[in-house]
Amino acid sequence: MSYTYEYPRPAVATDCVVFGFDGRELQILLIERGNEPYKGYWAFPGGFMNMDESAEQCALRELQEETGLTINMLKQLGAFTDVHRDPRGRVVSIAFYALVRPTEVKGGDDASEARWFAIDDVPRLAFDHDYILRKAMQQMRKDIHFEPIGFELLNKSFTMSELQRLYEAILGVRFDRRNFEKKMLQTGILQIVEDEENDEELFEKLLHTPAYSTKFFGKRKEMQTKEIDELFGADSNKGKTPDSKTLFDPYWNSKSLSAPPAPTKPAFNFLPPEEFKICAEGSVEMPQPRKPGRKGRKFSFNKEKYEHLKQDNNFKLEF
Amino acid sequence: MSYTYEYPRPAVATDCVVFGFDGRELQILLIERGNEPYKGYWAFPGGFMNMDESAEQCALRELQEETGLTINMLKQLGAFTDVHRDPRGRVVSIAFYALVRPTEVKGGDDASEARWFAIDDVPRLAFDHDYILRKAMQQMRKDIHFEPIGFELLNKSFTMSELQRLYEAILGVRFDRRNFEKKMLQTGILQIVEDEENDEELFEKLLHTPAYSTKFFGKRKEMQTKEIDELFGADSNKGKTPDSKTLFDPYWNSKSLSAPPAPTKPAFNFLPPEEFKICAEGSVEMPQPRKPGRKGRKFSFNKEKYEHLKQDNNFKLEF
DNA sequence: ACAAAAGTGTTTGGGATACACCCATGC
DNA sequence: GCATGGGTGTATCCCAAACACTTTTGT
Repeated sequence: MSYTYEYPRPAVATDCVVFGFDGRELQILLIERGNEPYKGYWAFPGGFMNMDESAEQCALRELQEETGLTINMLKQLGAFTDVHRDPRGRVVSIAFYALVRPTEVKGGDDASEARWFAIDDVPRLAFDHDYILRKAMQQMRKDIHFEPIGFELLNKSFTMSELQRLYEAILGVRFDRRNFEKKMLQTGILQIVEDEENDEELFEKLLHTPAYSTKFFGKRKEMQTKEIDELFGADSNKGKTPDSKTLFDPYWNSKSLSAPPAPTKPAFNFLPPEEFKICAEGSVEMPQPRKPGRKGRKFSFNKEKYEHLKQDNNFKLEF
Repeated sequence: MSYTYEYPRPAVATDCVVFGFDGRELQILLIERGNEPYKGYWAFPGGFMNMDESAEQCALRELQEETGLTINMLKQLGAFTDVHRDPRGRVVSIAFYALVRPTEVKGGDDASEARWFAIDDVPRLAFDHDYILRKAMQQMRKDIHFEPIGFELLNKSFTMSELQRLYEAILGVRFDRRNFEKKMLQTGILQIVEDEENDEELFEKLLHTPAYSTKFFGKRKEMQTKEIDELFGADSNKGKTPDSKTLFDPYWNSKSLSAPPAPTKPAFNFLPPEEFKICAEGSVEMPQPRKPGRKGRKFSFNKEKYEHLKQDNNFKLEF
């Protein structure tokens, strides 16, 4: 079977930079290439796009095929189109990044192996993936100023320290504990989790799961997704594939472009509007810090409140 | 002549959202489509990518062909990949945006006509270009917080009012004149320009100008003659077509990813690094405000200073 | 002369920053 | 008990924001 066109066409592929956070440091998900070119090199999961799927759907499918990972949040980095970026010929790659809680992954399909690498310990990558990774880091660091993307990586409830470690890992800086908490609470998107009992119960259960025994979830494989679903509710992660069907619905009209409608008063502190898929919910408890310490209050991300603030261009989180 | 592949491939095209600023309001450049589909509709300039060019080069070429406009700055918006976005079949579009000073444009090639539209008076567009325009506005408003992109739209020297009108047009807000000037000058990326004087005269004059006695220009007294030379050195780096050849040069190493190297002190006010092509140049006089008024001091964009600040992650411009 | 725009500085309030002590927990 | 980390409050400083009169220029 072959396909013929009047003009030459590049192949179109996707690549997916998946960031994970284990409570201590930032990680990325790589696969070891099983085929030429770059056989034996590590690379981002990804592959060629089918004709009946959007780039987003392609990225999610390939991720599933090559690593067994199912996620529901993606952000596009852009297209990488250098003429010589792939030795096989002209290949245009559309790259995405995602933030997830690290779980067990396994190689499959094109990938002979798949595993998490600490961000400080990334090997030399195939193709132009070094460059793509750099772009992904830049983009994520930029996005985090405007969007509460970090909550993708945490459980429904988390301590302020966990949240702080996450921000420090992403931005590569250190914050003062008290000031960080103040700033976070001032945004208004956090709720205190009152239900101590439920939380304790959850904690107890998790303490006895194998997942807690290793640093990098190495033994997570013993804990099947099914079990987790049983524990915490099966619909937490259900097939929320980003649907590009709505892409060019005419929900835009020219009036909304000139918004906000010129205020008469000077208006500093304006923040631009933004769209970002926030898909809450997960099921795997995050590793606790290894050192003993006082047990912290738990917080949760108030999505409704955030949506409301965003609507009014009133959300701001500057570091 | 035809081209045959083992698997089906989408066509890859580019679209270019060109913003212009005439001193009063923001405009965009559109072409009237001369062929089906969407014949007679207005759309962004763009077209199909050749096999020996990057997407950037394609966008620039198509822009030249369809509107006669030659620019040297582009920023990628991303790939638009909805399966049904083009009635001709599967077409992936890589969109860019650009900021230019509006000049005469003419239709050509596929375009039966090309002209500027005020941003508040944009007609219904072909394909998913309404959606792309919305994304471009969002992106530009976001970018302007981190990059001095606006200077692309102004002449080499400009008054503070012109700059302010530009920012107000892009962000859709109004600023207080004095606070805007203060904030802009504090960034350190602006220089004072005075056209008619030669260097020595200028230096003498500047030292005795009332402006120099004030808080913000006080340090200028230390200004070296050399700096003033640079000020008039009309550094036009022309013809800098974005070159994607350098794309995956191995200038990245894993160490730079974990940067900045964990400071011991808390570091608020961190801004992420960013890359953006700043290409100065220009000869088209900008329309002056219609109303009579006092003649304003002129400023120019100090590119070297900006690059330096950017290198240290020290540039910040928040509105 | 008048209208429109440009030049100039001060005050104030709020938020970012820096900072220290006590308490809870696990070992 | 001791090491580790959680919980809490305050003083300071700097910058964003609000604000008004004078000067220049074109008509």
